[in-house]
Amino acid sequence: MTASNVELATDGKRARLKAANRQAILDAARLVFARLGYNATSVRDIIRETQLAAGTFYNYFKSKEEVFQALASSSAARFRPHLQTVRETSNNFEEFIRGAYRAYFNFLKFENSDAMSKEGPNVALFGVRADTPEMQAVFEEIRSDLESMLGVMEIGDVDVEYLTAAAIGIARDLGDHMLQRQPVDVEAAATFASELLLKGLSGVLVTD
Amino acid sequence: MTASNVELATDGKRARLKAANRQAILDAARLVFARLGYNATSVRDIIRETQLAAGTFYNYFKSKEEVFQALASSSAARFRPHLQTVRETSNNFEEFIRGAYRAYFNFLKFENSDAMSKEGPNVALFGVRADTPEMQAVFEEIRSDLESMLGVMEIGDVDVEYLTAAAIGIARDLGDHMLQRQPVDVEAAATFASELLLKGLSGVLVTD
DNA sequence: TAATAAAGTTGACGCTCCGTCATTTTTGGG
DNA sequence: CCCAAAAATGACGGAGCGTCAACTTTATTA
Repeated sequence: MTASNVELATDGKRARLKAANRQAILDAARLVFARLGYNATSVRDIIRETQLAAGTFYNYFKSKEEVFQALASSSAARFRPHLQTVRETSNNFEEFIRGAYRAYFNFLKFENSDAMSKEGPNVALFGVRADTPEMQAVFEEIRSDLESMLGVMEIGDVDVEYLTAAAIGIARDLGDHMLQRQPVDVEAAATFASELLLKGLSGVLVTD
Repeated sequence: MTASNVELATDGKRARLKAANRQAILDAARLVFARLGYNATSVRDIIRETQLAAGTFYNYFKSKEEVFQALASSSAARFRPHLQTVRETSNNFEEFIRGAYRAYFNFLKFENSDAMSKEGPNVALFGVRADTPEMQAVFEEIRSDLESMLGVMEIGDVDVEYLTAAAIGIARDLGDHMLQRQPVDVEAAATFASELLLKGLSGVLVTD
């Protein structure tokens, strides 16, 4: 009770089952969202896909909205390491942009080839308007990246928030169209987006 | 039949009432969507805001989804004339781009200052992912514009679909951020987007 | 180990919303 | 004025909602 409490409840059967149930709900939700689309899906549809009772759902999530946000957050969380790698291996602004777009489009292709394909546009990162905190964090992260990288270059002033918004807007819509082509050509999309943004940047620089 | 119709009856009481009811439902929907957000809104919430009975709703729309699409389509339909004007008064690609962005951001500002302000991002044209036919038509219209304008210039080859997607992506996300600033500066946003796209275009041109 | 506390699961309950449909009301032509 | 077509109405069965008291499983204590 005193010293040995260091262990806490790291792994009792309790915690393990809890994690398993939560994951079961998330998996079921992912499946059903893909099958029926977000709007047509009910909480009952989700739990019916598991072995759990209706009431149990609410021990884990407040609503289907919250499950969706959890899925979206998890998607964002999976993407962040990729972005981190790009950040670390980039020596200048151009490399960062190219790497980031390639990473995102790759991520998109991978995430959307899983088990699902309905629901139209990508369910991944930016596809469905989901403004979860995790997503805003990604926005801020990219904004910060652009800011520091542009600062180092000492070229001129830019409205970094607008630049970030534009960069993400391009990624979103270009991503949708990339996924609708056969075959999905990540490199082509990444190149297009990168060239557009890099050249375009010179247009939005405010030279003192 | 012909002569005695001197009354204010331009069109039969029947048709007039039908149009009025339809409009009442649309107005109520707009109001309630703004108040509660699309997902939280029920069909009952909408008709409760009118003088009509529950069943009457279904004489006009199949679901709240359909009302929303009608609103979105109407929004797109209202925007198209603006785009048309820009098209007619533009003498070159650059003027068209600048005019189109200015028109869109203006439209956005106007539509979002009406009676509502909740629901976060713009409910107007591209704000909520709504892929109604009317919206796809706008996409195609812009794509066609870009294609013909670029063709005339005979500069080089471009992936016009991707270019359109990028242009719209910029408009969407930049529009969201523009609306969140005080005061809303349409000119600044339009200039930013235009410069970015115009300069960026030189990056995505494929010179033979 | 047995007794007890804590945590978690369960499904039924009251409620609201859904979309339909038989009935009633309104409209327009003969 | 009457009748048929058009449209509005609200009640109905069905389904999903979120809650909760009862129950089952896991952890703690002695």
